Amino acid sequence: MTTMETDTRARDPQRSRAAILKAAREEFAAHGLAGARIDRIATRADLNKRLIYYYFNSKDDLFLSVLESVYTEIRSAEQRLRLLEMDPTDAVRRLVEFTWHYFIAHPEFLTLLASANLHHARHLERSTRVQEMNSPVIQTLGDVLERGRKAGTFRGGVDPVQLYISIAGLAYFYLSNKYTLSSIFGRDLMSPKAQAERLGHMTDVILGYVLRT
Amino acid sequence: MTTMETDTRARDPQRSRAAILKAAREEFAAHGLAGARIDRIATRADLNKRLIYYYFNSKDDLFLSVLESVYTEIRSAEQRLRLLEMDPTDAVRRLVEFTWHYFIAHPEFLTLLASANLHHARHLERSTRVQEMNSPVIQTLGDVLERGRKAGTFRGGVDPVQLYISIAGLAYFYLSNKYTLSSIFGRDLMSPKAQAERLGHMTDVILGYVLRT
Amino acid sequence: MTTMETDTRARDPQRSRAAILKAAREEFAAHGLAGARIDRIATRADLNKRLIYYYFNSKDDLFLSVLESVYTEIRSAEQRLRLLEMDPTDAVRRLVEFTWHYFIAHPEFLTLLASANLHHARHLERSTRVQEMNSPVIQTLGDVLERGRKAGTFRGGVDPVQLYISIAGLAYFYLSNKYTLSSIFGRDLMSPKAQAERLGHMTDVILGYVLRT
Amino acid sequence: MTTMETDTRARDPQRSRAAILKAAREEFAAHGLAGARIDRIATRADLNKRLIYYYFNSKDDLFLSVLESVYTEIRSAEQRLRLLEMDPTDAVRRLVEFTWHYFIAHPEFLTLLASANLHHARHLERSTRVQEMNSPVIQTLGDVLERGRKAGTFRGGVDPVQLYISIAGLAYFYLSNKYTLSSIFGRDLMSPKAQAERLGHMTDVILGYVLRT
DNA sequence: TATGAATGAGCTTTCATTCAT
DNA sequence: CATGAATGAAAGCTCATTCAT
Repeated sequence: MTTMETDTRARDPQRSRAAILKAAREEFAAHGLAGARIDRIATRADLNKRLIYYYFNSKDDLFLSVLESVYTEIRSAEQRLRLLEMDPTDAVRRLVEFTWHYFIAHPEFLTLLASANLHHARHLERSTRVQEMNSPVIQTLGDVLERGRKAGTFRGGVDPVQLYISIAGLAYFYLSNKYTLSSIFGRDLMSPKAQAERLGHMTDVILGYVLRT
Repeated sequence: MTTMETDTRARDPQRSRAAILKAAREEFAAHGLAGARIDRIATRADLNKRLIYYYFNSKDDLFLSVLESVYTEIRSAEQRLRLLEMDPTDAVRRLVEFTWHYFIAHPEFLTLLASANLHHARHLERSTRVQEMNSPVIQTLGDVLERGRKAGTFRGGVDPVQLYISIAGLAYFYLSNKYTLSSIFGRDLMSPKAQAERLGHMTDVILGYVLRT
Repeated sequence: MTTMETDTRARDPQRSRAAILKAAREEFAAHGLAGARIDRIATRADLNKRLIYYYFNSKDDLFLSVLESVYTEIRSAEQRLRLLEMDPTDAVRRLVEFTWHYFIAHPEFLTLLASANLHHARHLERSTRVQEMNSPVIQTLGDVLERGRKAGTFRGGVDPVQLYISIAGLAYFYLSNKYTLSSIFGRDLMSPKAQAERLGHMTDVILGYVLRT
Repeated sequence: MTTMETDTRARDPQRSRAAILKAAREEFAAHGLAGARIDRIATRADLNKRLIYYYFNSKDDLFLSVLESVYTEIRSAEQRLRLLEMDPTDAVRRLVEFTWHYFIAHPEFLTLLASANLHHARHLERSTRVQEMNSPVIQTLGDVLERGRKAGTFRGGVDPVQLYISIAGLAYFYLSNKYTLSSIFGRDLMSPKAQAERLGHMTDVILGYVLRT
């Protein structure tokens, strides 16, 4: 009779862990590591504060777990791009578009990255998981560049790491500093039109660089 | 005989204010707004903690003052570039190099910018000073682009704001995320060689975009 | 064996709350709202300071809770008087005596009342509990006065609110200003003889007023 | 040419002292001793904070000076009443009215009195001035009561100190607790009508007591 | 697994007071 | 007489964390 959930509030470890992680991601993204509050995370997750320590040990460890989950997600999204099956020019354009849209859809990623770097990535250093993920996208991008070069459409000597960082940088600076930039330039940088223009500009810049003239 | 400083430990308001501002800039840059400690700022400035409130009223107001001072500095450095007197291509190259070297020489600027944006630039909104500085570099850059276009060396239709953001973004992402990037790519991004390569790459990307093919 | 308090130092929320409330009453009574110290309240209650905020949120809220508890007590004492069952003259005399002895036994009440009024009763305004208690003693006193008038012993037209305030006022001024009054008149106002004389005087004044001549 | 006030902001010690005293009276009356702020007193007086210490030595001493000035004023007002020249019944009525109106016109007196007593009148104990003023009104009131008794209109055995305290108490409790009383009784105690009623009631109570029946 | 109660250390801010001129 | 600059002590309050069940 009493078997199975007697309580609507489930004793479901998986779910509790996930709820904490989700709440923590939002909280860290919104306030940074130092500004985040364990209390607010517990409230957001609708769980007791003590559970956070039960599952994640400390605020710092929780932060690391959030970083790992966020990296795992972006890496897996990158791998779904299937750049290897595309024409090189299309593949580069696709990567620019993906980066742009991913950053817009996942604004937490940007602030979490900033937080991680503010702390000199000391959290990541402790993580084996993140190191292992080691961005296979770089290899993929290298392959795309090589194919383009062989086909005569791309210039040679392009370092895929540099290019990858540049693509991200063009999107990242615009989006992560949109508040100060809007304030200084007196422009709404996030209107649909402005977004389209930025993506167009980014594509022009990157293709202007890789394409042989 | 009684002329001039009789005591090095000043009853010198100018100096006290400046000492606090300098210490605060370092502290906010190193720890973010939430992570910064008023006590440490006082210690760094070698002044009584109470004096910080005497001069700056609150932690938030102090943070705003730091932002203002930081913006004032970069704007005045930009104005010393004299881009208007240069050949367009040289001017663009000069701006890329300046941005790169300025960010390296002033790493606080990067983290302070991130902090300001984490707080949705609510500090800057309150500042009339920053709004007024409104980046005259944009006008200058617009002028350079126009001169290049007229001379037939630059492509047309380039938005100086987009270009300015792109130049900054190429440097910013690399430098402000150097810890996570180094960790992920397993490369030292700050070796002299790596630095030179990055600047070369940035210049290629930007010139590859603006130069007519 | 394991039943009942295993530890005197309680993990007993009821007790903790009550201990804080008691200590706070003493502290606020002795020093006023501004002069009261949260630290001293914690020490008096032999509890961690943080717990005060855990249960009462802020110094102001704690003060309100103290006021509420103090009002609840005096109202419940008033209701135990059973004035309705007494001869009108005895009832009035009883109320005068009760007021006098209650103020002497609960000197905190007087200073807390003064503090509440110094702050323009802004705390009470936020309290629904106090408003509701609305002094049923007034209705009782009105009934007593009416019975006395009908019996021909009391004068008519006496407002029970005015009378209630007068009875309290005769005791309150004497007791709450006993220090300055003693200093100015050079008399010990709190000797047993002085106390008896004051109560006699008060009774004479009030009965001299209500009794028909 | 340069003799006499060269500066509009007068170096006028008398005036400065008086300005501080006035500002302090308001501040202490509004916030109590602990709640009063030296800074606000300086601002109210439009003078430098340091001057307060120059003239009054400390916050406590300033509070004492305020008490002394307040007592001096009420004593001198009492002496202008000329009760000795009046018919006894008129004199008592006059004293009731005076007390009522004085308390209404000088609300600071009430809160300052409460503050002084909260601190167990330790300030007054140090004051020789206040002791000396020793309320000559008591002697006057004794004389009035004696004349009434001899004329057959007043009852005998009335202690002038008790009566004086009672008169003050009837007014004081009503006025100094008007905020809590209004809140509890849901009545505006300070409307012109309510004021007139209270004075009528007070006069009835006091005369009902002293007049022979 | 889950939770309410409890805590020590430390945070920003305030305050009366003093220094130096 | 008058003032701006400076300070030590402490205040209210917060925070990550642990205890006890």
